[in-house]
Amino acid sequence: MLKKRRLPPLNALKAFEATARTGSLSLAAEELSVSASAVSQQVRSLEQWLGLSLFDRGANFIELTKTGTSYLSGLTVMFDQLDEMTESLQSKKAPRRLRLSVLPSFAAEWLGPRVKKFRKAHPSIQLEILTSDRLVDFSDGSVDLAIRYGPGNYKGLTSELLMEEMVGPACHPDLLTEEGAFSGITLLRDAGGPEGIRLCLEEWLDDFAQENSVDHDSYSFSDTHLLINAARNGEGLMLGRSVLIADDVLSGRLVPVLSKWTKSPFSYYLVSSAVRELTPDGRLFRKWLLAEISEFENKMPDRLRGQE
Amino acid sequence: MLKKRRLPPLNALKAFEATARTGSLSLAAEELSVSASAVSQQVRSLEQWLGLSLFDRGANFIELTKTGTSYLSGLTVMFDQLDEMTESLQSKKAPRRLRLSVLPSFAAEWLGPRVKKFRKAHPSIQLEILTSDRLVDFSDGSVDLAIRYGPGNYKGLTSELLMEEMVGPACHPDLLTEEGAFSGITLLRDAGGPEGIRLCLEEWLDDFAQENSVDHDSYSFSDTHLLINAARNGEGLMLGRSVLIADDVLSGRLVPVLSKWTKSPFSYYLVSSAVRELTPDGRLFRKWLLAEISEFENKMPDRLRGQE
DNA sequence: TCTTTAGCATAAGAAAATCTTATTCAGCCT
DNA sequence: AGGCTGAATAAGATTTTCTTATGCTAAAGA
Repeated sequence: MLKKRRLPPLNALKAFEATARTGSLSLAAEELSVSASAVSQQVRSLEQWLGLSLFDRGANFIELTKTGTSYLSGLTVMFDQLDEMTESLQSKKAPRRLRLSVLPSFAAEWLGPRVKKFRKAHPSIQLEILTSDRLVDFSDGSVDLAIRYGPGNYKGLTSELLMEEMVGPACHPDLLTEEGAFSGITLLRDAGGPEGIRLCLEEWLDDFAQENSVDHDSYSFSDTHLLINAARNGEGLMLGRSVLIADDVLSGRLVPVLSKWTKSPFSYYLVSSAVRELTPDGRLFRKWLLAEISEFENKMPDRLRGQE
Repeated sequence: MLKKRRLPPLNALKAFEATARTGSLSLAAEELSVSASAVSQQVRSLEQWLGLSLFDRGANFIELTKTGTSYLSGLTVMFDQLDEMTESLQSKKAPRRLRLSVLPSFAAEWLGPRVKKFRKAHPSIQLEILTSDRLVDFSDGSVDLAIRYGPGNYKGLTSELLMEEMVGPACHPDLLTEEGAFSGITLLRDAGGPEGIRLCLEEWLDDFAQENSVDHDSYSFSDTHLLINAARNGEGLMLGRSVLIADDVLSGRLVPVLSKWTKSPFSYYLVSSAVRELTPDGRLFRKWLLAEISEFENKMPDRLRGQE
């Protein structure tokens, strides 16, 4: 071998190029979607590695030095080339599409807020989330994976338990001021979702109302998302489902009423076709999902936890 | 703005390029001086990001796919360009040289094993370590920094306390089998180092020998490194200095004899010229050194610690 | 002039990416 | 067979990178 290359830290280069091109740390930070501080540190580390000043610094602004300017011109070309190369590589291959079928409530309350991390980690996968109340047909291959809430007996399909769930009464903290006094409260009912599940769950709410002599003044919502929103706004007592409201409980927007939380007869399952094997991207998503769930369960509020 | 670039993970690219060029993970690993496993993971992550196979994998070897080959050719050119660009930037500037003057014992026992980390982090700094028993002259600018062991009164120089030190008897664990029985043991004496310091430290050893009626059979070593080596080999009882033997104590090669460890009247100082300001690289080294020392003191064995 | 705002630097701690170690496996060679 | 080599993978440690919080200065606006 002739001469070993000694390359500067590549991520610092990226930060420098963006900064130099835009002329400001904050713009570069936006472009790279990180904090300005991160960019500043990267640029500094590059200067330190090189032992050269790439920028002249004012209190309030930065300006390329001569050295910096000459470096920039080369780098911009280089990164453009790389982008082009990579893109042409990508364009030759079939686009990666991954279709998920998910219940609307789960999509809105749990998956939605988390899935952007997956998108960011795998930007070239075109992820489509289809919401539906009923289990879709896997036979035509229009869906790769589904997440379902139910008893788990899916015939002719591969299913894998994702999470169990606790259910029980929950409401806005303001409604809890007088301990145990639910006399004037409104019951928020879920009129949506699959029939069997809905009836079973609402039973709990009736039982609870009866045992605590709660007024039977009640609202019904056709959509679980609307129901949860109403509860968030303090409009009444809902049947909380631990998976859907955990984030609200953590941030204090909702409080689980202590008594009567029990394990739901239903759980979340990851479902896929038993005949067609999962695509590589499908496996990727599954892996990500399991990791995400494990993290979620770790920071789940204790009161919403099954007593393990 | 027209179109945002979407660049693959750059470090993964580096790993891929090296692997593809050398044709093997292990060679690439060597070139990049990381483990083969690390390279393997990086390459995989790139393939995953792209959604393409870059290599065909056998049990025992890997081989570029067509796609991989075409990517490689572009990347190699790119990295070569970058190397060239960077080098031409560097070549225009004065070479960075940093000269340290250090005591031979400290250089061998403490600084030597650690300084490679600094070299790796700042490969473009040409670090020269000069060992000498006496404090060098800073006036001619031939040395940027010195590390000294002494009472700290350096006239006309900037000095900064680095570490204090404990001294006391130490020896190989095998010599300690019979508790407190040092009757037949040999004293290992340090005949090297600056006069004043040596005499003062050896006093401790004499006191210890007297109080424990140790035989006065003794060896003298002209070099502290030889002395410590002799102690490591179980040839006798030495006057241990916490900074120099901490690593040996941690790994069990040497054991501090419990009694009589006291704070040395001497400490380690970082010394530099009072008139000439430190170069940027000098400051860099100082910062690294302080961090390294702080880490060192944290994992220092308790028995060698000053009772703080 | 005094206040407010925008942009950057820096420290400290949190989070994430990366690396190492240990283990397994498959082919190849003896 | 048994030993070797190169690679994949899991788990955990380490290092890098990022965020948040804070301080500072210059310029803009009242």
